[in-house]
Order: sequence, then structure tokens, then C-alpha cells
Amino acid sequence: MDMEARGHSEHPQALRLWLRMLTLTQLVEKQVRTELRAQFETTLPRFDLMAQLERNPDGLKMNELSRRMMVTGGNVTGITDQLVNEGLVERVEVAGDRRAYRVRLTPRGRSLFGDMARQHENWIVAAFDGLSSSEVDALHRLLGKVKAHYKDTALETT
Amino acid sequence: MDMEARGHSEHPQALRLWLRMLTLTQLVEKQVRTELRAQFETTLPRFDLMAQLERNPDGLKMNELSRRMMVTGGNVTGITDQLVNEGLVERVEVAGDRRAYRVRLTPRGRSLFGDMARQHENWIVAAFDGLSSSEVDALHRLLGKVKAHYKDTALETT
DNA sequence: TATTGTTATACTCTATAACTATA
DNA sequence: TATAGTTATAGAGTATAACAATA
Repeated sequence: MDMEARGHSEHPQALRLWLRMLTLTQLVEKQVRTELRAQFETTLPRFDLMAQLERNPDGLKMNELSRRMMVTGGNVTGITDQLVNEGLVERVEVAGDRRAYRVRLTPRGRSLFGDMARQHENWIVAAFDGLSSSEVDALHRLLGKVKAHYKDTALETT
Repeated sequence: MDMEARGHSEHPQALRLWLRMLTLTQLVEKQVRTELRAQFETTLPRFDLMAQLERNPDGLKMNELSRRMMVTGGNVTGITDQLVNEGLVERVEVAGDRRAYRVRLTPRGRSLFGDMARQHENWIVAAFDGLSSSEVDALHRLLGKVKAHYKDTALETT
């Protein structure tokens, strides 16, 4: 009877963890969206796309952006179009493949993203202010473990 | 110079944690949405509303649902309408206040939600399968600490 | 034939604000 | 006047699928 009790009690444990993680993420995400709109008139996907480009100064192809942002290609086209219209990113031809583009930040885009990233960092630091440095590390490590294992199993479907 | 070095190095730590947490949450959430649609032809907000009602067998008022689901009132009306049309929830009059309703699961809704919740639990348990029981606890505790502190500070704006 | 990227479309979720009915 | 809930609207954000150009 120990086993039965254990079998039933272990599941809600993971479930409670998930609900807490989901709620917290939504809370922080909602605040980030609100602040991005209020202070910079932009959205999280747009910020995310620019963040990807900031990490890759040579630019990224559309399909690379699509994979990293975890959305389908059509959406990346739409977001990129907006940012191109505002002069924040540009499409550069790829030598040797006339189908593909490489999207990268313009100087103005890089500068604006710098401002946004500084603010964004402040919001995030404030959100995790309740944890000590070693607790942040512990959390980071535990989530990394989940992610590594999850990748292995969940992506079998692909 | 120790202080300056510390000041600069602490921020990316929280930032890396946030990015990892956001990515992981999106990964799990996306899978849950896909499975809910494939197996039950439903969505996460609908599942969420039913989950709230399952925890409150006497039902919840619209504004209580709105607060718990962290969305504004109009949206709750729309989702509730859908579920009423499918016979999964019902609006019950509140004695003493003819403005208010109490929304609760119908027997059919409760039964269907049971099926969904069992599957949902399996997906979540699988997602966190890489962690031991004590690691799940540790993660749960750390996130609770973030949430508690975050609530105190972030909601000052309200 | 396969791949890169775009276009067209439709649907869900969301916030905002004006509104009705009741307190 | 304030509160409970609805309605109307507009805008993100997303996936799907058909398409054009190139490989």
C-alpha cells in the first residue's frame, strides 16, 4: 500500500511545480510586455527577434530566426517587415544562394536595442531579487536539467 | 573594483535564468496546447477555466474567475459562453445579488475535465521526469520564494 | 524534387471602453 | 455612485497552406 500511496502522491508534486512555474512566468512576461509597450512602443516578439540578432552580429537567415524564436516562418516575415520599415533591421543578400537573406541589426537598431536591453535587464533583476546569488544558480541549474531531459524525450515526436 | 565587477556580473546571472525559464515554459506550454487541441479539441484558457471550477465545486463568480485566470472580464464571458454552449459549465444565480452569477461545472463538464486532467498530468510528469523528487521540491520552493517576493514588489504599481 | 522565403487566411486570446442592470 | 457582467472592437500572435523563386 506504500507503493500505491506513493504512485498517487508523486504526480501532483510535478503538477504543482508546473502551475507555479507557469503562473510566475506569466506574471513576469506580462510585466515585460507592458513595460516594452509603455517605454518603447514595441512587443515581446519584436524584442526577441532583435535579441537574437544582437547575439549574432553577422545576422541570421529567416529559417534560423524561425527555429530560435520557435514560431513558423510566415510570422518571422511579418515581424521582420515591421522592423525593416522602421529602419531597425535590414535584409542582406547571401552570396551563393539567391533564395536566402541574412537579417541583421542596423546601427540604429543596435543602439535602440541597447537601451531596451538595459531596461529589460533591470526588470528581470528586480523580478528575481528575492533570491540570493547561489539560489539563482541553483534554479538555473535545475531548470537546465529539466530542459536537457525534456529535449531528449519530447522531441522524439519530431 | 570588486564591487564594480560584482555589479556587472550579477545581472546577466538573473537574465540567463529568466531566458532559460521562459524558453522551458514556452516549450512545455506549446506541447500542452498541441495535445489539448489534438486529443480534446480545446484550448489552454478553456482548460484553465475548467480547472479553476474543479477546485471550487460550488462555482466561482465571473470576477473571481477573471482574477484567478489573470485576464480581464470580457474574456471570461467569451470563454464561459463557449463552455456553456457545449454543456460543460453552467451559470447559476446567486441568491441576494441579481447582478452576479456563479459558474460551475456540469456533471458532463466534470467528467470530461477528469479525462483531460489525467492526460495533462501525464504530460507534465513526463516534462519533469529528469528531476528527482527532492529536486522537484527544491525547484518548487525556489520558485515560491521568487513569487512571494515578486508579488510584494511588482504589485506596488497597482 | 527540395528548400527558402512570402503571401493569404483564419482563429484564439487579449485589453480597452462603452454599456446594462442591479446594489 | 459603485459594482457585476456583457458587448463591441481592435490588435497581437499564431499556425496552416498555397505560392514563387532558386537550388
